[in-house]
Amino acid sequence: MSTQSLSETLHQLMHTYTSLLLEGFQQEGVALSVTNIRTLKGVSHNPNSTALSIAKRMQRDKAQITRALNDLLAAELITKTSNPLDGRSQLLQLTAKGEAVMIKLDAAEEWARKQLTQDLSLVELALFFRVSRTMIDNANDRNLTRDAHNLSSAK
Amino acid sequence: MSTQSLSETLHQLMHTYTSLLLEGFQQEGVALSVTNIRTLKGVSHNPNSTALSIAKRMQRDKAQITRALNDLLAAELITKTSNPLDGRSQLLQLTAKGEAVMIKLDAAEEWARKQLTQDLSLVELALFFRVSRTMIDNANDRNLTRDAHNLSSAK
DNA sequence: ATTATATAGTTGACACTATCAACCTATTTC
DNA sequence: GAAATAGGTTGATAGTGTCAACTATATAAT
Repeated sequence: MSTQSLSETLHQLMHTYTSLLLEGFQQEGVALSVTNIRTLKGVSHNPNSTALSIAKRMQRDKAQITRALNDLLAAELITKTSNPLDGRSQLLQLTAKGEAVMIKLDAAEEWARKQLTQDLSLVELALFFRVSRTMIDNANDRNLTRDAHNLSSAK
Repeated sequence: MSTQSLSETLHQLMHTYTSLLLEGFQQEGVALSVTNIRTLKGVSHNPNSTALSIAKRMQRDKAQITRALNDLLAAELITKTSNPLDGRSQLLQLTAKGEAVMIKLDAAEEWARKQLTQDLSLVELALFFRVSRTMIDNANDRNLTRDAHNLSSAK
């Protein structure tokens, strides 16, 4: 239980957090999977979002987004309206029901956050976020430069 | 891309790290899933480990452990020998092949870690680990007290 | 000793997550 | 207008996580 690798730490943290999050959703009476919820949040936070814009922003597979959007559509949490600027894509928007669910989601996430961070200072938390973002950005930059290299060498 | 919730941060960090880890495994020529590798590490790090001891230590479902162990057994990375102290359980040990794979795994993890943490100081990293562990422990303590409560109220 | 209960492990079933390739259609580009 | 590209959908498949039922041993109670 004492010294552990980055790998184990991250896995455990994720496992722990996901459980808490699901527990929070249940408390709020929201019956959606974590990915569907992430997708809903994506729609909510971005005006004029399309399937692809969400996929890119969240760095997720567009196939996954399509399926999540279908679920959200079936649950009447979002609407698709044809994009006047591009006949291939549809603009996504929350319904009133979707907005209502978002409020519950925020509450659930906030609750989960509190459970985890209760005895941490703001400074510690801020640093945690900063380090996390740095790691994510490190990996992303790596991909960017690698892609650029592949592109140029594929010419 | 700027301000993000704990949820998004953790999801992205995990996604990023898992990709890196898999890339590292590929580089080392190890063709195992992440869970199987975690399980292998569990066997490696604990002398006289059994399926259940691993499940408990890693807080994972014992069904999942059983299946992972079967894969590791099929790949000849571990052996099961009947436990002289308990006829229901078997003691797990790495084979020579398993030991060899562990070395590659360590290299892959170390490589992935470097990719992520290249420009972070030791102090930052240490704090990141400490905060992570605190969060995990917070959630675990919560479960403990809740279980205790359920037990007593179920009397 | 016999029965009851708990434990170690296995199996089946299922939901969720992620990735890839193929495909269709609309838009650009030339 | 043909070719290439981009938005989106679908199918297939691998991996992950959880629960319940089941077996066989082991321990406890009587």
